[in-house]
Amino acid sequence: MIMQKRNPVDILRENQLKNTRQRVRVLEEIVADKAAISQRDLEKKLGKEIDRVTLYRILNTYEDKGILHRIIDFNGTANYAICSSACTAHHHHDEHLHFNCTNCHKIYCLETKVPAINIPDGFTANTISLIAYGICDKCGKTDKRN
Amino acid sequence: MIMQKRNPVDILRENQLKNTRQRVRVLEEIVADKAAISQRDLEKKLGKEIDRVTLYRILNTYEDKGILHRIIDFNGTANYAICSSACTAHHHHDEHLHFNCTNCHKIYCLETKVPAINIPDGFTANTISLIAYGICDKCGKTDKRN
DNA sequence: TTTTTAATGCAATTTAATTGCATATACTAT
DNA sequence: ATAGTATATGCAATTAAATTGCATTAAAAA
Repeated sequence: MIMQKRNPVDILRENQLKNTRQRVRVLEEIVADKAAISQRDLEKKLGKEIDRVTLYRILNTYEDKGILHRIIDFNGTANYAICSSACTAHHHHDEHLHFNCTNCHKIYCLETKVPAINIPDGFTANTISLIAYGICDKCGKTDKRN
Repeated sequence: MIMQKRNPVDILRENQLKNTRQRVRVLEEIVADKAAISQRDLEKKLGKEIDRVTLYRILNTYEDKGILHRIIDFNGTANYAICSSACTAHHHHDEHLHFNCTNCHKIYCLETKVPAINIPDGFTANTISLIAYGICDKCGKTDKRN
């Protein structure tokens, strides 16, 4: 299993993707943010530097390659976070708890593992998604800004 | 706590909603289907009888009133299922396992309860969503139709 | 019935996502 | 280095989804 470095350029090379300014910027933003981020928010940050369509395509490519994983939030919006080094293109080992703050809308990847779930006979589960909705530590600190 | 009957007309009356042909039809469809159903699929079924916009509004109303609960599937699409009788407008007691079949795309409400989850200090969880993705019992029976 | 209140359907608008294609850029081999 | 090849990007146009305003219609209350 290939270990992915946290360095954007290395990540791109390991995945046979061309090292472009736009791709590096996207990875930088996502790594910088400790939470998962949506296409929309990325566009707000990078819209001056990267075309809207290119951003869509970069995110899709990263997801296909297993570089990012996608978390769907409360509203059905896709949010992207960097995968752990154990992720591959074909199976994401990202089965940890996600926390979606209903105040600031950030999604956090938390350490808590998804517990074993009892699946009824006849059903075969491949992936389990566990998301908690509520107020994050930042927003909980009395003041409601952000 | 008000017990909701499974009868569409009763449900509407209990929620101070006018008894219209369109609202009854939507409830009928959702009760008939044992799985959760998306706006899109409802539109396919009811598009001849109910205007697209009306359908949006009915679903929103039902969700606000706690008559339906919304489950977001793998693709970020909202799916609607009838709430258990314990649901109220302000808190949905729908914290059971959902199963999203990646073959037929149906979402099933399963009996399995969401287990207790350890939430880190500073975070306050109000709702927990637990969704398993995989192959449902119907699709698992060798033939891949549906 | 009549009156009041609310829901519906249609048209128009706004917003989001996708596609095709010419141009520009990164990597490979010379 | 440079030229050639493969691919990514940006723009324009299109397609699709969701929302809003408003006139009409229908349901419930008086």
